[in-house]
Amino acid sequence: MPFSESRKDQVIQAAAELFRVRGYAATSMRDLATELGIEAASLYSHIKSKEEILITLCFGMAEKFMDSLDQVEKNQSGYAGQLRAGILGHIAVMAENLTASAVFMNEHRHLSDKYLKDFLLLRINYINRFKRIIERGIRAGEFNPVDTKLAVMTLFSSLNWMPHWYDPEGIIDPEKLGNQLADMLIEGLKTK
Amino acid sequence: MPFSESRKDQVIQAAAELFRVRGYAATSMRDLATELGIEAASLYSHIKSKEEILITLCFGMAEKFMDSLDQVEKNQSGYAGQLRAGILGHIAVMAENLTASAVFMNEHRHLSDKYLKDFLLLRINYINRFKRIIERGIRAGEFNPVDTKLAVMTLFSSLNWMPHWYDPEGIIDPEKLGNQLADMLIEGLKTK
DNA sequence: CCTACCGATCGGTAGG
DNA sequence: CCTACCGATCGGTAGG
Repeated sequence: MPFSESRKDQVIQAAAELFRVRGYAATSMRDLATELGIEAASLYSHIKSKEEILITLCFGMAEKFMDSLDQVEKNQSGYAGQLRAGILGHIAVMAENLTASAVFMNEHRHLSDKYLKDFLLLRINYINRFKRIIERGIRAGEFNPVDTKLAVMTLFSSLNWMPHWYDPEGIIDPEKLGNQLADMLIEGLKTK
Repeated sequence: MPFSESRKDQVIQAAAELFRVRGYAATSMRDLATELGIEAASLYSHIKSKEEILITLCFGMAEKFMDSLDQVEKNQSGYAGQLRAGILGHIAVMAENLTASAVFMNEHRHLSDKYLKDFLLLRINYINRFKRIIERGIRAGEFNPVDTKLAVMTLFSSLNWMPHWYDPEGIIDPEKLGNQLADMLIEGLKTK
């Protein structure tokens, strides 16, 4: 049945917005219900638990980020080119899912141990794929021999903080932003 | 009386650690009491409320960051030099107060409206002082004409994410880290 | 999607 | 710093 899950999606979207603004722990199921104009108990005909919403949001975003990087590694050659495309892809995914991205980054720690372990594994894998691009770029003489851990952490710090200040109503579009950010970060790496 | 506040400081330090790991909302006064080996009700002979702890931590760190930047603006000349010294100062304050810094950055949104407003004002002032250094550097021809908002946001993204990954037991010391970070960020700004 | 409700836990107070 | 306790709120269930 088409659109049969749309009410569940609405619940998850409204929850994402509240989780982003107030945080997961400070958002009650009654807050969420009020937002949707129903009673708290009624939420449970759409979702199994509060945590199920968080799981859906965190792992859903993880998948989008992974898919983006898959495309980059398949299509892009040259390490500076791969790094730039990776940055653009990451920003594009975030810009299309600003609210869910903020939850992905700031609220994943509220996952129970079982899910948190898997989540952190996915995240470290993703980061390591970027780190490897930089390492290979250094070995190929395309980048300066910087501290790769520091470089990749600086990269993700810049990327991940974006939901805190990026204004979707603003003039700057995600691709232009991505290129400017890539310029700033890659120019510091490139050999002259 | 010297050290007369040390028990209160212990309470605040233990709270900072819990707030950092679990978040403010997910940390109960009973968690905090257990950590200190006392009953929850006993906490209230040292502090007035849970929020008082958060206020102390957030505004205490704000003051340290401001003091650091005051020193920089007084002693340092040249915009690249001011920017580098500002970055080093910010990192030094963070490295000396890693736990409180994490709370400062991630938990301030749980302040009640009254305090949150003041806090956000302090923060925007601090950021704008860095932005002005970059703007002046551009006008003086010392930096490339980048988007200053983007530049300053990238800068603070990198700085503020540090408590998430910086390992105080690791080999890399704060000053070396600060200089590397400053290199990466300032080289992308400087005119060649 | 609602009414009615549960046991658990929350921040905090009274009084010592 | 403790015992004893408060009213409010939490995530979630039963049954319709």
